[in-house]
Amino acid sequence: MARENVLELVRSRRPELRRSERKVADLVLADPGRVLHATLAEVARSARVSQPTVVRFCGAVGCSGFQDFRLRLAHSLALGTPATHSVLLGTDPPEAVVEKIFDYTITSLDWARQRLDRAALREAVAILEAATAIEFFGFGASAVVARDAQQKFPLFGVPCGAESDSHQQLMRASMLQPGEVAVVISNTGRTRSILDLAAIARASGARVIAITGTRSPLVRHCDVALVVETLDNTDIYTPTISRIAALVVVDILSTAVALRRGDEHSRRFRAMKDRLNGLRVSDDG
Amino acid sequence: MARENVLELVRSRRPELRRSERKVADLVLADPGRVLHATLAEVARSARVSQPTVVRFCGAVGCSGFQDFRLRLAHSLALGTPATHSVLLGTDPPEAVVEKIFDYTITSLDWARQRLDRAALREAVAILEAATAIEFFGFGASAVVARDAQQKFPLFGVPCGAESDSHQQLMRASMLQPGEVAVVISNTGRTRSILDLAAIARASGARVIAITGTRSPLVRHCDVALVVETLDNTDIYTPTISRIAALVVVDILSTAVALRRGDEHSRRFRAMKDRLNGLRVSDDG
DNA sequence: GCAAAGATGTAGCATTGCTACAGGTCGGGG
DNA sequence: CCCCGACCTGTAGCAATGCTACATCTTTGC
Repeated sequence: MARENVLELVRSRRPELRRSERKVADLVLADPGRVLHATLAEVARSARVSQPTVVRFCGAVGCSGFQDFRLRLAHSLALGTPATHSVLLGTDPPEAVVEKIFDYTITSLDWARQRLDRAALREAVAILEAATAIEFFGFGASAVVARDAQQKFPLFGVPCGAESDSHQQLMRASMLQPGEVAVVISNTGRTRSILDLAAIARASGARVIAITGTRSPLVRHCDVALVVETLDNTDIYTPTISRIAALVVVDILSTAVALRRGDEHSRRFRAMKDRLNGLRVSDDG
Repeated sequence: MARENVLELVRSRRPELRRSERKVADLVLADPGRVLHATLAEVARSARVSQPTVVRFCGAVGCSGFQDFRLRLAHSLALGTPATHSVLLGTDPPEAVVEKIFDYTITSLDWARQRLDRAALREAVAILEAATAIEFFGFGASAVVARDAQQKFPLFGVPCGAESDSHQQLMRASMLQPGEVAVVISNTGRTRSILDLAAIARASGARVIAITGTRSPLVRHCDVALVVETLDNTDIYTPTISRIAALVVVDILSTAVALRRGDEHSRRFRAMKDRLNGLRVSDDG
């Protein structure tokens, strides 16, 4: 994997490194920014090892040399430093929380980007494009995503629904017809009710698309599964990145569908946006 | 600005560059990835200029040398290439939409991160920490953010509300009391109803926090304004990044507040998560 | 305790990025 | 029209960097 986050790689490979290489790994993990702007000689000196050891370390984490390693490190650092913020401390001031959560969110989005199945997405777009109506299902945080997706009906171009009441959901799923599409959103993909809804929707003749975080039981009840992987995290306080990644996937789906709807659709869309602007004050209020 | 996106910089500085330096700029903009993995000599050859010209180009865009330029380029590329995706084309296949929207989202988040006012955030956290109840207000896409924030009440640790009906909103705003907090979410900050709600909430004695995209009329009705700037964009089909940035800010607020609530709160939170797991199937279903 | 395998450091080399300087180009004034 | 100065641009050379072959030291298994 060429695009793998090299900082994560260093962390995971650390145990299987040789002793002196581990010194380099520790230095990198402790202060990646310093390593980034240092030369090979400086890194070797700081880690109290020889230069070739540093080079070997680079090779051990899948880089072709020190230069390559530095480039990848710059890449990873730009996306944030997941290694350092995975643990949010009670003593962290709000400023630290800002950095850590932004870092974490951006890194996770990059992670999801790399793992998103393009073929599945292409299929999902085709199904949505042919849909006569779309219903979004989700509970908890995923309900928010479903609501957001429903609000994008101007882009999808067909009636969209997102019931939040579980009885209404059951009714909607049961009444779906061939030609209509159910989009089932669940990060875990193991919530009982959501599995039921997917099965019912499918039995009703609708196509079913899943947006989920893992290759879970849910995918078995679906025509297409969009697996949106995010960074594993055990820290209870770390916000659920999954919903943000799911929102981005919804953005992608709606935009891709809209792009294929052509000029007439685009014209109406523009008119809608203009009317929406009428709800706003021009200057002060 | 040391952390400014160097690709954007190259694009904006291009006109004031000398002729041969412009050749380098064009090469960088045309294929940044290639430049990233090339040596100084290769870049010079590809751009049909001499090596010192490339070095001078690097200086002209604010880098201390070729090495530094390459590192910054890696940084920018990691965040995506905003220059190329700003225009989504009707002919784009879904794969291209994926890349462009991920790029755009990540770049925008980085943008927001750099501009977020840490002092204001610190103030907002202090206000929320002292709150006896929190009500979130928002319309349209911001309503989704409000709903999401409300769902984070276990983190905030006090009763949270997010009415979606505008009459109910008006009632809630009117009935707020000193000690309670209203969080008003509006990307434009110009929606009439939201301005009214902010004014009413304040008149009722509540503290008012705004989450908005620009320094707008809304900030005048608030105690603290969290301005979450995102990349300007005129393309009607480009998804509204603002709500994602707002969600991240909500994550930050809720996490920062939760971190200050201490062990007892943390224990109850954990118990809640465990019960939630009971709603899930263990293996297949 | 010895030998083999492995890990780490030393020394030297090719390449890289950088800079002082020279040649060339363009524009304005005599 | 020609000359002079300012300003680009390229050539040549240098210091330093990253890399590799080899030697030394450490560890491990018998």
